Amino acid sequence: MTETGQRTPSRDVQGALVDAAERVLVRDGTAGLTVRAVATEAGVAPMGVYNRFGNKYGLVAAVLVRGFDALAASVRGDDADAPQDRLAGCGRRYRRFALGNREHYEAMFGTAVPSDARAAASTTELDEHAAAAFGVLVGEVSRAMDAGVLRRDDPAETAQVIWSAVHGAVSLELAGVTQAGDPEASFERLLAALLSGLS
Amino acid sequence: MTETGQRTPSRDVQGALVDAAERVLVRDGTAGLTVRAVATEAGVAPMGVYNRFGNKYGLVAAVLVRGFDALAASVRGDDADAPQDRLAGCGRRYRRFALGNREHYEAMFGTAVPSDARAAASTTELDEHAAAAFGVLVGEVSRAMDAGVLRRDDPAETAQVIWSAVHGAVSLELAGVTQAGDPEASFERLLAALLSGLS
DNA sequence: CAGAACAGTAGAACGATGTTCTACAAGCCG
DNA sequence: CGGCTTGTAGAACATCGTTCTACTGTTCTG
Repeated sequence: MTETGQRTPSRDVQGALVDAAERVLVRDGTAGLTVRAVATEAGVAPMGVYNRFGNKYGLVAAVLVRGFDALAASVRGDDADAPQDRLAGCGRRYRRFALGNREHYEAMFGTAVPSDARAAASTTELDEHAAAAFGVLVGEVSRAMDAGVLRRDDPAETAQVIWSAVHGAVSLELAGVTQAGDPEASFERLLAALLSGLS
Repeated sequence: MTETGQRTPSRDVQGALVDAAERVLVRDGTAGLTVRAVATEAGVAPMGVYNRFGNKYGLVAAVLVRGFDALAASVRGDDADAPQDRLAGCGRRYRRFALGNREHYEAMFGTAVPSDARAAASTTELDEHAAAAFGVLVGEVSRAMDAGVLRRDDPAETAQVIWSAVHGAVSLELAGVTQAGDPEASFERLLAALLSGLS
């Protein structure tokens, strides 16, 4: 349904819904992400969500796929960084992504999306994109090991350790429950201590 | 309202509601924590929630206060631990608390409780109990510094770093999105690396 | 003790939400 | 072209947080 009340071509419905869902998420947060809000934003009938995605979470998962792709891009190292600072740079960009896309981040890792809905949905694609984003970090860790910045160890295990830490700092910051006076400084302390302990 | 349809004495309503809310939270999770469910569980009229707590979140906050008290108790160090292992023991007990009280943990730090409701509610008591729990960790960090296990630094800043890390690991584990094959081993790696970097 | 105020009870009602259903019709595909 | 899929509009349902109404029991105060 376009502005003039016409029927949206079938091939456009899915994309219109995902685009609209992203806009609604950014504007109104996870709480505002309702089927009716998205359908209205997309100029599409609400039933389109169920026809194309199965249920609300199917639509949300499509948005999350985009979120993980953007996260992967943000975590990727910057060739302009010195080798010993490249991995820390990745961590900083991770935080920047989260702070600049808080609603996305919340939807990706928070509990606003119920875990039962998450588990019930067919999320093969989502898992693949999440794993791909993690894979970028693993690549960066490998590279840091090759450069002698981190000691030799299982890159995936080390990447998980780093991810846990930065995710924790960012999550507390986004939730507004951190006890750090200066969250950025605290994040830098965390990075420094952890990378030191992994080197 | 007791089983016999009698009126609950005014002085008992508040406690009955908080007790019931905890039971419902543990049994059905944050998604099941509805005003009607709690009122039914407590054998009290739903309006009691609004009379005594202002709104749903006021009731939830009372439950969270208990959660933070329990967390504080679990984080407290164990005198039986060797000095160099005492702080790591705190971290392990933190994880154990979270895994054993996942619904509480989710309500305390997750996004299932909307942040706008969180901010709008009068949460002085809740903030005090959250800060007290953090204070226990600060005390343990201070103690580790005195024992030479960690290097000298601002105890609160160091505690925040540690909290971020362990919170991150636990959150990803609870959300089922960790990429670690063995979450416990991953947690131990994180502890070891971080404490090493802080020593 | 009596009266006022508070709040406990039951139930209704409202707007919002996810979801399902109905009827009609437009678009797609073989 | 005909059959199938699905887009549209709208209704309906159960559930949820919240507010409201009317009645009444309890508590507090003078």
